[in-house]
Parts: sequence; structure tokens; C-alpha cells
Amino acid sequence: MPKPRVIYWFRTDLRLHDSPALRAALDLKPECLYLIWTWDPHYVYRARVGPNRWQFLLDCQNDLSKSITKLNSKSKLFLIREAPQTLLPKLFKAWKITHLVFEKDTDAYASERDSKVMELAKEAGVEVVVRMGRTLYDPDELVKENKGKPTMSITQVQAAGSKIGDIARPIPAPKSLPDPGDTTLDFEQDKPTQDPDINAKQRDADEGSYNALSGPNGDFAVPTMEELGLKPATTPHRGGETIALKMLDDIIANEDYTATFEKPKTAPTAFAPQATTLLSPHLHFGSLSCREFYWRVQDVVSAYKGKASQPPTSLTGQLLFRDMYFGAQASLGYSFGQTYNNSHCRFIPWHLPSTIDTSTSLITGSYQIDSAQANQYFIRWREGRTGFPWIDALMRQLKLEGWIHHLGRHAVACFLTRGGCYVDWERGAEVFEEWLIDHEAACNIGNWQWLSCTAFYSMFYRCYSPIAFPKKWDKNGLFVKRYIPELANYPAKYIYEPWKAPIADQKKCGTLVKGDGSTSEDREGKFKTYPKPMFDFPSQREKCIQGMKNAYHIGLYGNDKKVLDGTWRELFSDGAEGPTGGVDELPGAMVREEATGEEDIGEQKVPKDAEVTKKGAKTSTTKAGHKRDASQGTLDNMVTRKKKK
DNA sequence: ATACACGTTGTTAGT
DNA sequence: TACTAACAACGTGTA
Repeated sequence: MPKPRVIYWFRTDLRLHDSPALRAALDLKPECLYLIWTWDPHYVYRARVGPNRWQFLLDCQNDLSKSITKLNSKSKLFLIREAPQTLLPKLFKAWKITHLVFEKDTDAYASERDSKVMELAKEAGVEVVVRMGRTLYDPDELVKENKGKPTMSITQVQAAGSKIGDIARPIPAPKSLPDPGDTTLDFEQDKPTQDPDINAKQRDADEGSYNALSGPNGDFAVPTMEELGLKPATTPHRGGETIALKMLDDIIANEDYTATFEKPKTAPTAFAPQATTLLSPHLHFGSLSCREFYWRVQDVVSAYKGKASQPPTSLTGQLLFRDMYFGAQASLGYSFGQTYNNSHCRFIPWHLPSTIDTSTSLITGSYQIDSAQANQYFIRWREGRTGFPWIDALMRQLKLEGWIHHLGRHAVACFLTRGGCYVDWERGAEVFEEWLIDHEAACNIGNWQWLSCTAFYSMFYRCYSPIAFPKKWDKNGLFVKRYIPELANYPAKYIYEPWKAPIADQKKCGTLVKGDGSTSEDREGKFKTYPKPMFDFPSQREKCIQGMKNAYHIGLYGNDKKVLDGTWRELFSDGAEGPTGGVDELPGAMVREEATGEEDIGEQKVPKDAEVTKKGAKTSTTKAGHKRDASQGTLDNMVTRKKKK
């Protein structure tokens, strides 16, 4: 019987340590093993990826390739510049492949892509071997053990996980690797269409990575930032398994830190060093295995003499949240990434809603400007010019370094959505997708839903203040001063609310609080400037909470008929408190046509114990005089739940 | 049916 | 400094 000729296809597993799929490939005892990466135009042109994450990916690939060559001087990471769907069938033939091996990926695009590839392999008579390795538990299994439903709470994950069984111990890295076979590519390259290039703005030169299948030198090398035409990275954080394992060693060496870690007690304002591990980008690219991390930590915790922290706040608990989001994504597919058509995401009539392609029910990547003011809020938030130093420092750190502390993400996400700007969480998620070096679709989407109180979490009245919250961690504002040099001379008293500083003090500090933040111009004569706050936070917060309360009572989810067909507007047109402002200023613009008012309202959810309060009666004065069905009566008024106790 | 505890990470004013 | 209660109040799971 001929020995197997195997392609190992690297994707989100850029490592040699603890790779169950790579182990499976080696267990085939192949005659030759091709270790490849397919340069997928979906990632190059269609996913939002900024220069910092590009750099991290290239770092990981170069490091892996070097490690491979150390084990076998004839081998490396063979990077081939074509989409996997067209490339792999040609490789099967050219290289006489018998087996294709890769790690399972449950991301919406990835699972679609892999189904197609498996189909093509079957046609070519190539056996496919898939192993789970990206998460602690196989997301599909997790969902199955959760009664087939998406994992929406950490207790569900723990219950389902315990049914699956113990988390596997890490597999050591291989000590040797088989030779690759002949690497001649005697076929034409299918060049992708660049348009639409969602990453055009990331480039300052032409994208040119598809010049030849095996690269400009024919050596299958990893492309450079220059080949991709990308602007240079600005992040200090670098990728690669070598760095990841060293970082893990350093963390594990500190037993107290490892065993007593409690996420809510780590300071989002710490920057030298940061308060958390910075391992998230390595988990994303697979330059570190989550099981390697889990067991290295768990062994320290088991041997720890003092009182160790527990999930979910402990270090291993962080991995459970990751698994929770992967489970939700695996179950919900593309709809997980948006409100529209999402059965588990609440509908809130945010400003700047996504435009929907009604033929696919998917968001298009662009959005509708229903409010010029909200759009200005959004731009100022994104560019770090809101006039709230805590928010601006975080957003500037994010743009520059591609990483901010988890609680910092909470602060800016709450501020953009339910606790400030009342802007759609999908806008924020897109910015994070572009800028984060650790962007993990499942976790990013899940966390934005969490913070916007549209899924996973619901206590919208718990709202982060851009002044009180950072004070708790950094009384002197050192974090703000690092990322906003204009405020470097401001005293602690005014550092989170510089607009309160008297003009004389502002002049003494060399920076005037002036302007609406519409440009990055920050000089006026001999003074620097820093923008005025874009709104009064306490009153804006109050409006948002009222808007959330109203939307919660109406109780629509993303897959509700009224959301899908646009008739949700009827429910919000009267008495809708909050920044959306009722009939005169319709909230959101999710669909292409106005509501007809003739739709069935049978699915409407009315709280059983709803009653009209004094406050509600006051705000519910009908302005437009719409004719209403009887069942909508209670909704037209501001209803509230009966107070318990 | 109803009550109650709980939920990774709020804020403010008190002790 | 470290805790607590009140604030006004969400959904889910369990008893």
C-alpha cells in the first residue's frame, strides 16, 4: 500500500505545540508532508484588517516557517497565493495528494469555505482529516450538550462542558517533520478580483501579493507589508509562537499572579506593564494553544498553597467566555454577527443602523446616517476626540497599538451604544474588527452584544461613567497623559473633565479646551487645544437608559417579523424616549421602505405584568394620532414592570 | 403561581 | 482602605 502524501493546511493554528490536527497528520506516517498556507483573498480584500493585525499575522507565519525549517531543513511554511477553493483541487492533482488535514474552524465564513473544500476533496478522491483544536471544547459539541441551543451564559458553558468531559492535555511539538515532496506548480494561478477592496484605506501603495503563486522569488515566502502595499504597523505587540511561549513562561513563573488573577480587579489604566496577559492575539492566530494555556495555569492553581481565584473571574475562566462566544457563533452562523435576523439579539432602534441586503438578510458593511449628530458622535468616538479624556485615550491606544484592556473595551463600547451615543453596536464592532490585533469574530461580536445589552447581559442601568470609572483605577490620570499628550500638564483634579478647569489654569497647562473635535487640528496660537465634551454625560446617559427601557418593554428580537419587514417603527413612533426623539425624528432606518401599518401584530410581546405608571402616562401623550389596534394600547404608553416588593 | 437568588467587572454616599 | 446600602430594576433559573 502506498504511503500517504499529505497536505497540512494551516489556518488559525500557527504553531507546532499542541496541535491535534498536526499530530493527526503525522500519525498518518506520510511519505511527504506539505505544510501550506493558502493566501485567501477573502482575508486580503474582504475582511477588515488594519496594518497592526496584518503585521501580527506575518510575524506568526514567519516564526512558524522558521520553526518548521529548524525541524527539517527541506521544509517550511509553503505560502501559496490563491484562494483555497480553487487552489486545493489543483494541488491535489499536481502533488498526488492522498490526505488533506486541518484544524476545525466554526467561524461563519470558514465553515462555509471548509464544506466546499471537503466537497472538492471528495471529488478528487482525497481523504480529509479534521481535528478540533481552537477552543477548549468543540463549539458544535458544546451546543449539542446545551440542548442544541447557542451558549448564552457562562453557567450553560460550564454545564455543557462538564458533560463533554475533561479538557485534553497539550500535545508536545513534533521533534521531526517529514520532507515535503516536489513543489512544482505546473498550473495557472487564478487571480482574485481586488474590487471591492475593503482594506484599500489601509494601503499607501498598490496591493501586489498575487503576483505569482509562490511569490516574487518563487520560494513560497510570506508576503511583506510592502508587497501588500500596507501602511507600516504602529503596534509594539509582535506575533509568533516563540514569543507566545516565552510570554506564557513569564506569566506562569509568577505563581501569585497566575493563581489569584481576577479579571474585574485588573486595572484598565495600567500600561507599563499591562494588567492582563496580552496573550489574546496569540490565541486568535493560534500561535498559542488554549489548552496549553489552560493546563499550564491549572497546574499552578492546583499546587498553589494560598487561596486561588475561580472561574469565571480567574485566568482559566477567561477561556470559558471565549468558548461561550464560539458556541453562540457556531449555532447562529452569520446572523450572530448582526441584529437583523438574529434570534438571540434584542432589537434596539439605535442610530446609524446597518444597511441590509434583503436578498441575503445580511448586513452589507455600510450604514445609514439617520442622524448627522449621531454620525458626528461616532466619528469623534472612533478618532479619540470626544472631549472625554478617558474615552479618547482608550481609542487612541486602540488605534495606535491594536490592544486595550478588557475593561477599557467595556468603557468605550458602553459609551458608544447604550450609555452615551446611542449608536448601533455594529458600528463599534466594525472599528474593533479593523483595529484590534486580537480580533476574534466570535468574541468581538459577543462582547459588543454584551456591552450594548442586546444579548448575554441585560442590566442596562449599570452604566460606565467616563469620569468616575477611571478615577477608581488611576486617580492621577497617568494613562490619559500617556495617550493624550495635550493634557500632560493638567492636574489630577481636572484630568478626566478638563473643561472644568478655569481658563487661567488651561493656559498655564498650555492646552485650551476648545472646539468641537471635528478635526485633528490641535493648535491655537501658542496653545494646544483639546476638544470640549461632545455632550453633557449625565443627561445623555439618562436619555439612553429611558430609550433602552422603552425598547426592552417592546421586546423585539432581531428575527421578529416586525424587525424583518420594518413595521417595528410603529411601535417606537409614539412615546419613544431617548435620543431617537419619537415621531419627528424616526429612530434608525433598517429597511428600505416605510412601514405600511397593515402588518399582522400577533407576534408582539407584551409584558404580562405591565402597568401604566404616572411617569409613563405623562410621556405617552399621542402626538401623531395614529389609529391603533387594541393590543398596542399598553405599548403606546410608557409601561413599566410592576415594582417588586 | 410566586418569590427569590444570581448574574465576571456601575455609581454614589455612607460607615 | 474596605466594606455596605441605595439607586431603580434587566432576564433566567430554581424552589
